[in-house]
Amino acid sequence: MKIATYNVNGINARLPVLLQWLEQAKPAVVCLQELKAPQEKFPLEAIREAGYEAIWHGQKSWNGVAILTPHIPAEETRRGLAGDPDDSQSRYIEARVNGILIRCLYLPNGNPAPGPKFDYKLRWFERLKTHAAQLIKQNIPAVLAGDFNVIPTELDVYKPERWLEDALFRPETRQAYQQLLAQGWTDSLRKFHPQQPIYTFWDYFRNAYGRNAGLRIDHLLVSPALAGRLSEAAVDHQVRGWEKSSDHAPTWIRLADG
DNA sequence: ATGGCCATGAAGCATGGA
Repeated sequence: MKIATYNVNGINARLPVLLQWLEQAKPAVVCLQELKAPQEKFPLEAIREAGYEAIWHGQKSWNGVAILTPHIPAEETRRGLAGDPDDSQSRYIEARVNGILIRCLYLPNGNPAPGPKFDYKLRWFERLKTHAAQLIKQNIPAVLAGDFNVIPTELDVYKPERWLEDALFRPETRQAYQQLLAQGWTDSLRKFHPQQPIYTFWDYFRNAYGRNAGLRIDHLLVSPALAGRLSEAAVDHQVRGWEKSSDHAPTWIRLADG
């Protein structure tokens, strides 16, 4: 069972690339972030023609998340991250697929830091940790998949010294991520590739992809109940080189049958 | 050290992204 996450940076602008990748990769679950489309502008018909169904939470201009599954829509269990009823940003959707809880998330960027946007990021992170801890406690098979906007370590950025003050790499951000992992979550990419630089994002400037000047910020964390089933984890980095691509690449894991 | 690019919304350019 292949579970993927992909920050599309505009689902309508990205539709040809997304459909091409779906056809090649054939994932069983896809978490999408940054739809950048209101609820009614989600391109459901095109996605259906590609053999997928979707649940999604749109928003005008920014944010927006979705979960795609072949043939049958995922069984939605929640939309909107718990812990703040005043948070109106579409950054979280959750569903149960084949007995696995899929949490699709788009953590706030947080720049400029320090400042109110960084405060929002850290608060959002706290809510996520609280919510995630409940799954660990109950030993629920779950995957946290999405754009975390976290560079976990120096291995995950082409030039760490340039990112020290950035909201993606600041100590508070890295610490929050480590605290999340300490609950028992497995960072899937690092389980299989503990030492090599791996990136999931390359900005549009200065030929960043051509120079491999990237960041690893899209993550798939699996709960202890699933860790033993992890069989593969990778980034479809070639997609970043396609015409009209997102600045992120699809990232995925494979789970053995449970 | 800086700016470079891309998408959206709206009809210029401002804003957000990371």
